[in-house]
Amino acid sequence: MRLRTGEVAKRAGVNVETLRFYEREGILPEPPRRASGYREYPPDTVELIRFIKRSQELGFSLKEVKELLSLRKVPRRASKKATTLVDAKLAEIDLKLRDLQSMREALESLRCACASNGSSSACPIIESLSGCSESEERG
Amino acid sequence: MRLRTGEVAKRAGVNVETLRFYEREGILPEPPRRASGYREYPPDTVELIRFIKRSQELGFSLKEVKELLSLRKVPRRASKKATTLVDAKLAEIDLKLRDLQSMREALESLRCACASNGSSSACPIIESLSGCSESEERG
DNA sequence: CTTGACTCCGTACCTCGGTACGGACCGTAG
DNA sequence: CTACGGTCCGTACCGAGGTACGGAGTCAAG
Repeated sequence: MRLRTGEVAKRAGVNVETLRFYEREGILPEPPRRASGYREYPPDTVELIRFIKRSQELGFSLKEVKELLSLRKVPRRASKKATTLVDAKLAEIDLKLRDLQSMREALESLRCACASNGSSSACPIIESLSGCSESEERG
Repeated sequence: MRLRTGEVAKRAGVNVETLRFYEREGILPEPPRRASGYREYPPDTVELIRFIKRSQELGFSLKEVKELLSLRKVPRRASKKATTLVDAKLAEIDLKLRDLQSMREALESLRCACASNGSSSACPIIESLSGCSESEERG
């Protein structure tokens, strides 16, 4: 049961043009076509697109998403290169996790401050993410 | 000890023009000026900018960063509105944390697969983020 | 066998988040 | 006082990530 562009787009919550755009960019693989030229997507394309969208919300660029996706198809009993790339992505994710966690705590403590604090002035939010550890040089 | 644009930019690792851009956009407050017109930033501006940059890496837009920053100055014994906004941001962050965590696990399991698995075909990475829970309608 | 919705493709356009440019002014070391 | 680098401002431009347009072909229902 294969899907046409409109159906995929609707299910994944994106614009039809976005599918074409991703295809051009090499993020979505080119799907098979009917004789008429119509694309016929396998249904799991929907999950794929959702993955891409979520990854973007987590601060990954399309280029990075491509890298993440490339990890799917590493030859089992894979090269050291693949494992190294996985490790790099894991490190990136861990950094994000730490930053988010610390932002979360700051926000939480702010919530308490609202209820109980009368006159403090330090700002936990900014302190939460102002450190220098890694993450420099990644624009 | 106040800093000039170049110094702030260097310490925060951004372009001088970016400071002006943030000021125009209302993300950085307008700093005091000398008689000559030169800006004189308080030193903690550097932390502020680092906060902005990190937040962006976590997938927040400048508009969202502005909201986060607005939370700093909620009147202590704050309005319910402020607390509600904090709660909304906390929910957003929690969603990101869950997604990241699940991406992390997928990647981790992939790493193991590299070493031990010979012929599987399911893809944990995409599965990790393809659910529909919330996060729809946030583009 | 027409009608209306869907799809094709190429190209143009849009927003966001900056970056660069250029001409004038400031500040300080020599 | 003169250099030379930093800063001012307005405006123009740029790359990423889409989004829209328009003309032609497709397909299913009536």
